[in-house]
Amino acid sequence: MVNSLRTDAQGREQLAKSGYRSTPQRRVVYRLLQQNVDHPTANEVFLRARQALPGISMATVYNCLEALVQCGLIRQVNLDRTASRYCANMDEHCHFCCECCGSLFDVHCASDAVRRQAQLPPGFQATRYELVIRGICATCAAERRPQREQRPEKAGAPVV
Amino acid sequence: MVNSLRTDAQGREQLAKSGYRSTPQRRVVYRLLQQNVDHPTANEVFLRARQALPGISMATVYNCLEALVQCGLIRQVNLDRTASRYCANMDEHCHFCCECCGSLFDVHCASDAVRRQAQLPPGFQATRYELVIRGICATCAAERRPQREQRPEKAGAPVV
DNA sequence: GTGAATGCAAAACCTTTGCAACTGG
DNA sequence: CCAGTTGCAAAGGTTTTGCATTCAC
Repeated sequence: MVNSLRTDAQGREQLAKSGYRSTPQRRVVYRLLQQNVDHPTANEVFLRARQALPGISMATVYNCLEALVQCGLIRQVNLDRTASRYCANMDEHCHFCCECCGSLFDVHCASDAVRRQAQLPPGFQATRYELVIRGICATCAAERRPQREQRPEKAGAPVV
Repeated sequence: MVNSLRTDAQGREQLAKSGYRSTPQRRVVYRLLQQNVDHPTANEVFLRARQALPGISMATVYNCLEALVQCGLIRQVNLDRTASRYCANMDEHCHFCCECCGSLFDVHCASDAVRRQAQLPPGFQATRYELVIRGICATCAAERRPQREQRPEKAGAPVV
C-alpha cells in the first residue's frame, strides 16, 4: 500500500515549500511517475512526457526530476552506473534489482532493524540507510533461464 | 581487521582461475588498491599507477579494474552517478558515505540480520545485499560545519 | 513585472570500443 | 606460438550548462 502519492494541490504546495514553481512540465512528469510504478529512467520519462507535451526537452525533464527530488515528491535510484531511475513511492522501502532481467522492484524492509546492524564508529551520524538487494525475480526464476543479457525494457511491477 | 588481501602469488592464481593473465599493470593496480584504503576512482588509480608505470593508459586501468573485479580480488562501489570507486577489502562490509566531505568509509555490518529484515515476495531469490549509509563522518561532525560542497579530494580512512 | 523555468545546442563527464602492436604462459 | 593485453584515439551514454525566450506568481 502506497501512502505517499500527492494530489496536484499537494504537489504544488510541496514544490512551493522548497521555492519551486508548479509548471505544466513538472505536473506532467510527477503524474507520469505516479501512474507508472516501473521506475523509469530520465529518457523513459522524456518519451512518456512527450505524449502530453510534445515540445518538452530532455534538459527540462532533468530539471523537473531534480526539482521533484529536491522537494521530496520523488526519489532518485542509482544502481551501478546505469541511468538513474525515478520513483514516486516515498514510503520507506528498499529496492530489489533482478540480475536476470534488470527490473527494479520496491520491497518492504524493516529499516529500524537494519539500522541497528551497522556498527558506526564513534562520532559518525547516519541520516539515511539505503539497502539494495540483488537476485532473481519470481518471473525469471520461474522461467528457469540461466543468467543472460539484461532486458531493461521489461518493467518491474511494484511489490510494496 | 582486513583478512582478504592477497599476496602477489595469490593474486596471480586468482586471476588465472578466471582466465586472466597477470600483467605488470594489473599487479600495480592491485597493489595500489591494497595500499590505499581510500576507495579511489578509476582516474585516481590511473594517476597513482602512472607513478610506477608512466606509459599506462586509462583504457588499461579500466581493463585492469574490470579483471580484478571479475576474479574477485577487488570490488566496485557505485554511489549516485559519480565515478565508480574501487576497494581491495573483500571482507563483508557496507559503506558509509559522508554527505559533507564525500569520503567513503568501510563499516562493519551484520549482514545476516540485515537479510532477515527484507520481506521478499514469493519466488524472489536474493543473492547479494548492499547497504549504503549516508550521514556525517566524525571529522565533519567535529568541525560543526553546515553541509556544503563535497570535498572529494579528502580521502576516507578505513574503519573496519 | 521579475525571477524562475523552458528549450535548444553544445559541452562535460565517465566509460567503452576498435584496432594495430605487443606479450605472457 | 597465439590468445589475451596494451595503448591510443574515437565514440558512447548520461547528465549538465549557457543563453535567449517564455512563463508563473
